Amino acid sequence: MEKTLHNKIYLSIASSIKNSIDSGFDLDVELAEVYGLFSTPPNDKLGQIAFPCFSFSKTLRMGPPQISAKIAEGLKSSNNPYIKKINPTGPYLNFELNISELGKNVFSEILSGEFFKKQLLKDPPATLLEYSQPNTHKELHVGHMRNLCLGNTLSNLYKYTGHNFYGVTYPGDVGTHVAKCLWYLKKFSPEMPKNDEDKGSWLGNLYSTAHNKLESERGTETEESNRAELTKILKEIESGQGEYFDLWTETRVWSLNLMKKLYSWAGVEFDRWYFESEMDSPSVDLIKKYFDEGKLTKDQGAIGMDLSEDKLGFCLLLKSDGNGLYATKDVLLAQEKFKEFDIQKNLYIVDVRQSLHFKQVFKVLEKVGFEQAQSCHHIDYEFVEVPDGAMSSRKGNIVPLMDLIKNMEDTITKNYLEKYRGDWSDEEISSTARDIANGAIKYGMVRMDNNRKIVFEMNEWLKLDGESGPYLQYVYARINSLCNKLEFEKVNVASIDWSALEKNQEIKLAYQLTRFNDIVVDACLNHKTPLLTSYLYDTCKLFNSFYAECSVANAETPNSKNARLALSKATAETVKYGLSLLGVNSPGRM
RNA sequence: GCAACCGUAGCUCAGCUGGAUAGAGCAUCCGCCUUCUAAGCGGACGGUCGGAGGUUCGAAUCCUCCCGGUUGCGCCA
Repeated sequence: MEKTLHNKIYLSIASSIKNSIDSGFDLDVELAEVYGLFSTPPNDKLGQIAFPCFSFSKTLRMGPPQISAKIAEGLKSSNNPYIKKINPTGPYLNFELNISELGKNVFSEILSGEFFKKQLLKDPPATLLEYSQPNTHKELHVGHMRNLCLGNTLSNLYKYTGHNFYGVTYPGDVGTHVAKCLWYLKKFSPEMPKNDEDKGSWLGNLYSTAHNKLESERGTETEESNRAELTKILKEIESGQGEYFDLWTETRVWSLNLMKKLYSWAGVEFDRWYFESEMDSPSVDLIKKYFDEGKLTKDQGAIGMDLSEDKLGFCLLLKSDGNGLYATKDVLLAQEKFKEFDIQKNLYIVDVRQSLHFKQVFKVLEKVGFEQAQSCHHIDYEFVEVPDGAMSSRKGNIVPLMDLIKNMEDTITKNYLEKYRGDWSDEEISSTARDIANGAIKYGMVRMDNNRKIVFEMNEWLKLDGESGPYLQYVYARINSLCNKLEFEKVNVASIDWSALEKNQEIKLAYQLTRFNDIVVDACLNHKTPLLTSYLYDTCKLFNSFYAECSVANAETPNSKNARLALSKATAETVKYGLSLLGVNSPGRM
């Protein structure tokens, strides 16, 4: 995927460097190559941008420090408006930026919003992302939240970077877990909650009870009849008639409503809901067809594909009883997606334990001749654990999603918002609590690298100081209040002399803001949300430092005051935009 | 047994497509609200980057081996 050269500062300085290289050396370099080399100096005394000269060393047969010095020499005549001072330091060329030019060209764009609408990629492929695959008739727990938050953020990143994008979900509404739940429901008729709203989580709880009940009866006389009953339930659901089918139809909706409630809380909307139940029998037919065509093999009564030459073992697709499996449905679903959507890329967010499964499915697709198999990719992530290991019904250590949300909102209200009671409306207090809880959870779920396991501890999550979503929201709220108080809307941005921004904190913050799009593109292309969260955190840290050191209201001159106010406003816009990519709102005050 | 991921400060993590003196948060300690929101700011303390080799002008980063942990590997999803 090719990036555009959207960063004005890099583009301008890269052009000057290229000119200097062209005239000073016998070397042919591409502008894009130069553009891509910029990095950051280790300390700000050297400047804001660094250009390393190592890569030219070999072909030029010259030491990097000599190259750096010579490029610097050639740059003197360039009169590049962005460059205030060039500091050749050993193998690096460091640049101090001219803040006036930054202000004129970049801050104005940030403040007008134009900055956030740039084309960042050349011809990005139309992409579909499947995420959030919870089971009906089971608990929604904090583990599902990680998938959802990751999926939501990546969705926003794909859209921001200009992809035609579709998000889909794939709930598991059939399978043994459903049968277990219905078995218990029918056999013991437990008391049902009165509100329809509560039935979803009640049902999930029931699954745990059912599961444990069945486990406890293993090895007893009833085991055989239980198994027969479960098989009967599954058959009825599949056949589309019978009392269990009716019960399934009724209860399934309770779970789906709970999911909808969660998605609404998260601000997530899907372009399509695929259900396992709709893939079930068609996928079996498809596999039978492949078998008839001689593409699959029969082994020990079961049908599948031998992938041992690809070191992927044997992919089982039809059990000896003729039923399909998880992989069976995925073989069909992948093709359905390409049929239904005009896409070039098909992505899945599923936890890392399914890595082999997806490798097998994609390989099977490839071998049956489905060419788009190479455009299917599994984005894996480590799952969420609790301190005593994986969450499981058996251990009874599942942390329900709604517990996290409720605890978070309550803690925030009690610790921070209660003091505004009376001053603010009750509605504002609760909506602010909701936004902040939302920010804390979403930020917490995507701030760590995908391949790092999260050990969930409620008390740790409820502490909201340091690097957290609310830290970022706080910066926005502060600036919002500042801009209201000092009437930012009356400032004529075009007339600001930005050179008034000369303190260290001001310059660092200003340069940081110009990097937003570079970070977002990298986060998207590499599926690395921590790049974005840590960028936003750094930005906010720089702002808080600036805020503590540089008074806006009492700036030395009216121009300096305006420049600082505009810098603050540009920070707020950047933070707000960044938070929105995480799916997080920025409350006006907190 | 085979495969994948993880091992960086007391704890939780950045940094990993090789590059300048390895960075944050939490915890601990010391400062800062009669001026823009203290959910904040400044400072101190804290590291043989799991171990050993190798490649390189240069390795936390790449390669090999070893140690420790997690996960997956045919009729669950």
